[in-house]
Amino acid sequence: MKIIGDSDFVRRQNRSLVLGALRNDGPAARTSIADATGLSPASLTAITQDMLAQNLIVDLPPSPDARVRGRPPIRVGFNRQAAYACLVELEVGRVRYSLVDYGATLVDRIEAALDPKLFLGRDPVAHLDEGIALLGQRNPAEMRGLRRIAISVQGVLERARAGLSWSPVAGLAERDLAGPLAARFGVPVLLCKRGRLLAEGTRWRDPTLRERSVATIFIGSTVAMGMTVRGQVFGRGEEGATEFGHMNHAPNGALCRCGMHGCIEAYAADYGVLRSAYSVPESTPPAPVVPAADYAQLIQRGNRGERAPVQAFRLAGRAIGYGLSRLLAVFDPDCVVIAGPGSHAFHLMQEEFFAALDASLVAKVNGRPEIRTLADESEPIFNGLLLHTLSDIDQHDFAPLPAVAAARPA
Amino acid sequence: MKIIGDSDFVRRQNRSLVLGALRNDGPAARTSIADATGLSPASLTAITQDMLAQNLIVDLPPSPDARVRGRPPIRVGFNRQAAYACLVELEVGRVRYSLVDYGATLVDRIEAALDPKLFLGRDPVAHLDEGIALLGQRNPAEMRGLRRIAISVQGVLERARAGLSWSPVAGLAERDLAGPLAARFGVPVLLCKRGRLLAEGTRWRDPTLRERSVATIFIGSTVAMGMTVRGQVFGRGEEGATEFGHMNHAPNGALCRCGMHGCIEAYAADYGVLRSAYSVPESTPPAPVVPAADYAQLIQRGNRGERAPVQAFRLAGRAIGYGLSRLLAVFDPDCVVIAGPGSHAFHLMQEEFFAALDASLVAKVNGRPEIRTLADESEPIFNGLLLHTLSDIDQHDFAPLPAVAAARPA
DNA sequence: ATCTTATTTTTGATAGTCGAAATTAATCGA
DNA sequence: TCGATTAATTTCGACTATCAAAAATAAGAT
Repeated sequence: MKIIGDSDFVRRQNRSLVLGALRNDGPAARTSIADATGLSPASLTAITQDMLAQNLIVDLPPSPDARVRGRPPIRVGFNRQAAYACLVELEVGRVRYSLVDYGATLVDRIEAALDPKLFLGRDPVAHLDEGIALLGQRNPAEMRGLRRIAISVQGVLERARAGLSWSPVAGLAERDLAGPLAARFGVPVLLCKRGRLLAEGTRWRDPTLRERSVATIFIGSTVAMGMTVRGQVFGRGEEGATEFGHMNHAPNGALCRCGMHGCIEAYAADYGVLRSAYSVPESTPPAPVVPAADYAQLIQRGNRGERAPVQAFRLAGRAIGYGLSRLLAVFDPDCVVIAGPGSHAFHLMQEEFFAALDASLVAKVNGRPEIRTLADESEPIFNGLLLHTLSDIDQHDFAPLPAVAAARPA
Repeated sequence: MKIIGDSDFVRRQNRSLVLGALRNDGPAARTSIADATGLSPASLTAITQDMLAQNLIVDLPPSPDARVRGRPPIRVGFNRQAAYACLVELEVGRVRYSLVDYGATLVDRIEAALDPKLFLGRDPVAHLDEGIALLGQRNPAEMRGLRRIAISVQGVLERARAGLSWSPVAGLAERDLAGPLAARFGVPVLLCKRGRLLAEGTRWRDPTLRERSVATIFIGSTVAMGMTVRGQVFGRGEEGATEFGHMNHAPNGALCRCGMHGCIEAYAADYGVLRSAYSVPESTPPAPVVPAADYAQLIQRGNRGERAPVQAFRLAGRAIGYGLSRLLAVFDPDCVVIAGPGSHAFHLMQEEFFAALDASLVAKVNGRPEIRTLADESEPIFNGLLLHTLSDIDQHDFAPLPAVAAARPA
C-alpha cells in the first residue's frame, strides 16, 4: 500500500510532530514547539489554530513564574476532555481497570483480584465487559468521550490481534476478546503484549533512550522483551512475535508454563529460579503464582551466599545470556535494559550472563552492548499502555483530521 | 531527527514512488505509473517532466506491438547514462567487479580468483582500488558518471559500516575499506552484507514476496539470513547485525570458522556437514573452502541413504531448525525462504528441522510459518547488490533533487 | 510614557497536489 | 479519404500546505 504525498500527507506528518512534541515534553509555548519540531512559527499558529478549533488542545493560563522581558508565552496543552481511554491490565492474579483522559491523567480506577481459575468457568469477555461498564457507570460523562479500550495481556497474540493463541491466564486463549468489546462499547480495542509495553514504558520514562535502538528484557513472573528501533517500537505489525521468554534455551530442557520444554522463562522467571533453588525436578509443572516475598527472600539468600539460590540465579543468568546472545545475532541494539523484579538479582546472574554473551561472535567483535538495570517500580506497564494508547489516538484519530474551515477568519 | 512535512517532503515521496514503480515493473506509460502509484495523471506529467529535464529518464520509442485504439502510450524508462555503479563481490575464493548503468544493465565485468591468503601480505584497499581502476580504464566515459561503489562482503560489519570487525576472508577485517575508496573515486562506498543482499535479491526475483515479511536463510559455504519487514529490508541502520549463521546453537559446541564454538554455521554450512559426515572431530578447524562438487556429492550420497551423510544433514537441519525457532521468538515472518546450495539438501534436513521448529511455542500455537525452498542459481547476490545500489541512488541522489525551473514552459 | 524584548499572528509568495477540460495521436468504419 | 471513437497526455484553475518577513501584541525596563 503506497502512501502518496499530498497536502494531507504533509498535514498528517506535521500534526503528528506537534502532538508528539506535546506528548514528550508536556505543555509548551508555540515557539518551543516550533523549535522542537523544526516547523516555522507561522505553521505552529496555523496548526494550533486548527487543533484549538477541534478542542484537541487548550491555551493554558500564563504561569506566574519569574518572567523576563517580552510578550509572555502562551503555553498549549492537551485538552483533557478531548478523549478518554480505558486501560485494562490483565495479569495472572489481578485485573485493573483505569480510565484516563487525553492529558494522561488518571480519572478513575478499579482494581480486583482475579481467581486464576475464574475463566475456566466464566466467559472472560463478560468479565471484562462488566469491569469496563462499572467504570462507565461511575464516570458517565467521560465514558461518552471514550476512544479506545486497551488491554495488556500476557501470551501469544494471534495474527489478527483479536485474541490470544496462548496465555498463562487459564481460559483466556482461543477466544475473540477484541471483537465483542469493540462492538459493545463502539470503540477500537487494542490488545497489547505486556512485554512490549514494558519497552514502550521504559522508553517513555528515560529520555536518554528515546531515538535509540533498545532491547528491554523484563525478568519477573515471566521473561519478556520489547525492542525499539531508532525510537520506533518494533513489531507494530503482525510480524512482531517477541516471545523472548519462550525462546528455546536448551532443547528438551526444563518444563515451562507454556507446556514446552527448555524455554528461557523456565530457567529465569521467578518460578524457574525457585524450582532450581529447591532442587525440584525440571519436569515438575510450575507453580501458577510465586509470591513476591518468596522471590525477594530468595534474592536475600543469594546475597548471603547460600549455595542453592546462588546456583539457581547462575542458571537463570546463563539462560538470559544465551537468549540475548541469540538475539544479538539478529538485532544489535545500542542498549539493553534489564527491568522487573529480576533486575534486583542481576548481580547474582551477571557472571554467567556475561560468560554466555561473550561466547557469541557479535559480542566478541563488536563488544558487549551497553547493559543497564532499571529497578523501575513505578508502573512501567501502566505507563506503557497509557503512552501507547494515547499515541494511537494521536496518530489515528487526530493527526489526519481535515482542516476546519471555520478555524481561520477571513 | 524529525522530518518535517513541506513541499520537498511531498516531492521526495512522490518521486520515490515513481522511481520505485519503474524499478519494480520496468519501463511504463505515464498512465500505468499513475495507476501503480495512485498519483494523478496530471502529477505524473509534472514529475516525469522534471525527471526528463534532469535526464533521469527518457521517453522510449513506441513499441510496434499489436495495438488497439486510442493514443498510443509513451513509455518512459530509466536513462541508462544517468548514473553508473561499480559492484564488487568479494568472496572467499573470488572477486568480481561489475560496472552497471542506471537501467540495471551490465556494462563490463572483471572476474578474478582470489588467493585466500593474499590480504595477509597485501593491503585489500589497494587491491580493490586496482580492480576498480582497471574497470575505469576500460570504460572511461561511464566511469565519469560513477555514483556508487558497492561491495558485497562476508563478516561482521563494524558499527560505522566503514569496515569489518570480522571476516572469513583473512586479512580483510579491522581496516577502513570504505573511507579510502570513497576518497579515491569521489563517490559514496556502500559495504553490504552478503546475507542481507540475498534477501533483497530474493525479494527482487519473486514478486509474490514483495510487501510481505520474509526471512531468507542462505545455506552454503556460510549460513546467512536477511529479513524484510512488510517489503522493507530490516536493518538498514546500525542495529541490524543479522549474524544468523553465528547465532549460538549449542553452548561449547562445534568449532566455527569464526573461532567461536557452537554456531549454527559450524553444523549447517558445507564445511560443517562435511566434517560431521566424515566423523572429523568437532574441534577440528574447518577447511577454508569446500569445492562445490564435494558438497554435491555428499548430497548424492545422502540421497542414496548412506548413513554418515544422512546423519550429518540431520544435524544441520536440527541446527537450522533451532535457529529459526529462536528467530521466531523475536520476529514472526509470513514466509521463510531457504536458499543457496543447501536448499538442494533440504529434504535431508527437513525432518529434524521441523522437529526443532515444533519444539517452539510460537510455531506450536501459530502454526509453522510457510517454508519455501528456492534453488535460485541466478546470481541472487549480484542482483541484490544491483537493486540495493540503484535504489540507494534513486532515494538519495535523485528523489530529493530540486525542481528544474526551466522544465515547465510558460 | 516610551523603549526594549520575546511571542504570536498576519501577509504574500511558492510549490506541490488534484479534478476537469482540452489536446493529441492513433484505429475503426463508411 | 474523412469523420467518429478511443485512450494517453497535457493544460488549466482551484486548493492547501508550507515558509519568510513584516506587523501586531503584551509584557518588563527605563
